[in-house]
This record gives sequence, C-alpha cells and structure tokens, in this order.
Amino acid sequence: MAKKIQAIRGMNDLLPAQSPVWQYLEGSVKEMLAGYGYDEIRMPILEQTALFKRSIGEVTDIVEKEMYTFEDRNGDSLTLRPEGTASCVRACEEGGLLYNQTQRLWYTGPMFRHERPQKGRYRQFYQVGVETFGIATPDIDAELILMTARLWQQLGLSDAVTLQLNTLGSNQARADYRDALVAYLKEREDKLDDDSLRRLETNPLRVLDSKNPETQALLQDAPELHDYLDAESREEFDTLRKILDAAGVKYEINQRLVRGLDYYCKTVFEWVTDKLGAQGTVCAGGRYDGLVEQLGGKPTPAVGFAMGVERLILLLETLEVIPPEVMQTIDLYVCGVGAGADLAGLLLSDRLRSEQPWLRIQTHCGGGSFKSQMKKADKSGAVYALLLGESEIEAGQVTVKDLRGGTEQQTISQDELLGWLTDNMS
RNA sequence: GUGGCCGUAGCUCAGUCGGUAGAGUCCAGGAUUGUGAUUCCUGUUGUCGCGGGUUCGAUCCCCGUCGGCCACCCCA
Repeated sequence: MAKKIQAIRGMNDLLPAQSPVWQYLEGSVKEMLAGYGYDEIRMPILEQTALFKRSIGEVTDIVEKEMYTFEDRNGDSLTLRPEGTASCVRACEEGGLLYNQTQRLWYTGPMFRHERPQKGRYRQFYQVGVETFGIATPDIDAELILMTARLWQQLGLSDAVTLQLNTLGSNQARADYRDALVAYLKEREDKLDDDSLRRLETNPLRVLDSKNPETQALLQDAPELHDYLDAESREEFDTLRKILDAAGVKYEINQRLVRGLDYYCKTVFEWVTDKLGAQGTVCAGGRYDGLVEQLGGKPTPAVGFAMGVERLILLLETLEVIPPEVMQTIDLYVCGVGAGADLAGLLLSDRLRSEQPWLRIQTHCGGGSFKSQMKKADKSGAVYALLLGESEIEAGQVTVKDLRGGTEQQTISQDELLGWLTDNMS
C-alpha cells in the first residue's frame, strides 16, 4: 500500500456529519445580513504580500511570523490572506466602490495563519467579515454591534457571550497615548517580563492586557488611555453607548482592550465567551478610519468586524443549542425489494420530486436485504420510509412507514401518496 | 516559536513488568427468505503513527520525526 498523504497541519476537512451545522450558521448569518441590507463581496484568497504588510502593520506577529508567503512563478511575493479587511479595502478601491459612496459589505471564506493549532485556532480558519465604508458617525458602529447582538439572540448564544467595548481615540490620540505609555514603561523596564519587553518594542498597547500579575500591578499607575482621548472620540463613544443603552445591549467598558492590528482607532469591541478555553474571542472589530488612505485611497471612514466561524460552531455545540431539525437532512427514504424494485423506486422518487420539489428524498440504491435497507432508512434520519415490494409495485401502491412516531404503517396507492404527504408533512 | 500530555481496528479504548494483539461500536449475513431504532448468533477489519537505536527478539525501553490535544504567545 502506498503511503497515505495527510492534510496539512491545522487545516481541517469539514466532514459531512458536520456540514449541516456550518450551513445552519452560515444560513443564519446570511439571512441576517440580507435583513440589514448588506451586500456580499468576494475577494481572492491570494494577494500581494505588500498589501498585508502595509495594512496590518510591519511589526505585528501576523506579518512577522504567521503569514503563508511565497514567490510565484514570476518571482512576485504573494501571501495567503491572514484576514479579510485589507483585501476588502483593496477590492473596493479597485472596483471604484468608495468614490463618494457608502458601502455595507460582507464576505466569508478561509483565512490563513501559521500558528500552532489549538482549540478554536487553526491554520486555515473561516471568518465572516462585515465592513462598512464612508460613514463617520457612531450610529453605524452601533448598527454593527446591534446586528451581532441580534445574531447571538437568534442562535441562542446570548447568555454565553459578553461585549467588551472601548475607544482608542483618533489616530493622533492613540499615538500620543502610545508614546506616554512607552515612556512610563521604559522607566520600569527592569520590572517587566520578557513578553512585555517584546511588546514594548512591537505593539506597546498590548502590554495592557498582559496576563502577568506583576505587570498588571505595574500598570496600576500607568497613564490612562481615556486621559488622552480627543473630544470628538469621546463624544462619539458617548453616543455609541447611549444607543446601546437604549437598545438594551449590555457591555463592559474595558480600557485595556486595544486589539492587535495597527489600523484600529476609535471604537473597538470584542464578543468573548468563557466556554471555549483560551480562544474566547468569537467576534471582534472596530473602526479603521485611516486604512483606506493608507492603502492609497481617499480618506474614508470605515468600521467592521469579523466572526470566527469555527469558534461559533464550537460554542453552538458546547451549549447544545443547535435545533434538532438542522441535523435532519432527509424527509423520505425509498426502499425497494424484489423484481422491478429499482426501477419502481427511482420512478416514484422522480415523480415526487417533480410534483413536490421541497421534499428531500433519498432513493435506496445498491440492493441488499430488506433489513439492511430499513437500517439505512433509519440511519438516514428520514421521517418516513416508502416501501416498494412486489405486491405494491404490481398494484401501483406504496407502503408508508413512520420511522419516528408510533403511527401504524399503511399501504396506499401511489396516486394518493402526494396528498397524504402534504397532509402529514407540512 | 515555547511547554505539558498523547498516537493500538473506520470510531471509542483496553493490553503486553520486551515473546508481533483484544473489547465495544460500526459494517455484512442470519434467527425473522418483506420491516429499522431493543435482543441473540456468525463473520470481516490492524505494516500497534513513521524512522533509527538497544536486544536473540520492540507495539512495549531509548532517541528523532510527524501528527493530535491543551496551555503560553498571538488572534476570529
């Protein structure tokens, strides 16, 4: 036997047993987005490496050590997208969607980061990204948050997630604060752990959410972000909070919430859960007013967020809130035994499909004993088995057997079957 | 990238203080030659992750490697 080739580490197959759950989640999300008037956009999963370096930030972990970057046959440096926002901005700019317009967009698909896999974290993982462009006021920030809150409600996740909220201020305010924080920490460099020292160089704001107790103690007297906020950001944050309060969305102000990517400013938020171990962020985003300009476009305000599909699915499974009907993918299973059964089964299914296209019918193929066909009917999850034996075929009848309830099976004519099904299945 | 635990049948796992393996489940057939989910019987399934070392002999001990899980880091 030849040696088996296995999937790349951290890149998982989605097996058929799982896909109904994915379809359920994706379906719910798409329906909600349509209800808010958001349009789908699709981008390639490969981009020029420079796009991510310029947007995410040269010295972030993502760019420094997590990107799948390689040279193509022309010698160009290409990268599998580690996130969607940069591609989306690029595509919008290229497609002329940002010229004096507002856009509300969404996309979904795989992202790639070369990290060590663990629960809720994979090298190929799926996000649903939502981005809005051209709206500077915090009402749109609120809309995005309200939208996610509604989604959790619909999916039954509301009790398991909490909203963390913060504002980073304008890009200027953020930069000023950053300098102040760095100055403060530099004076106390000897008391910082290795991780924090590294962050001091790469992404100083991240020192704020260090898990090290000594570092946290040190931060007690550190400059506060809110003291550096510009008046505009402060007002907008207040407005956002008022809207959330009025809509009854609970949140926790977390001054230490700074987000990892360089392009964020003003509003940042994260939906987190304590049900998934270390990877508890299930949805996160914020405002990135400077990014479009940074990528060569006209200054354009923008806010967006991304949801981690695998994490949401893990959460749905952990909480056992997946509606049972989601897993039921077949309504009828057609069994046939004896002479002419194969033909009769296919023809009966065919007729049902023509007249009642909403029915999900699996026709037994491949022969086998009646017993094994019944087993397969049961395993398929179908509600009814339609049985075709020699006597039924001869008489133009079919036996309908209830696989789930206690109803007695009955043999009726195939002509009556349609009426019977509409009476009993809708 | 760092650390801990773990790789035995398709799946869940037992086991051998070193003498090349077993249970449940699943699948197929039968008891019931046309009735599943409960019962009973019969049967199939393995380079014991891969490579090397020690040994007369390694699934077991040692080293390496690949993979999985969890945590750190980072992030959705």
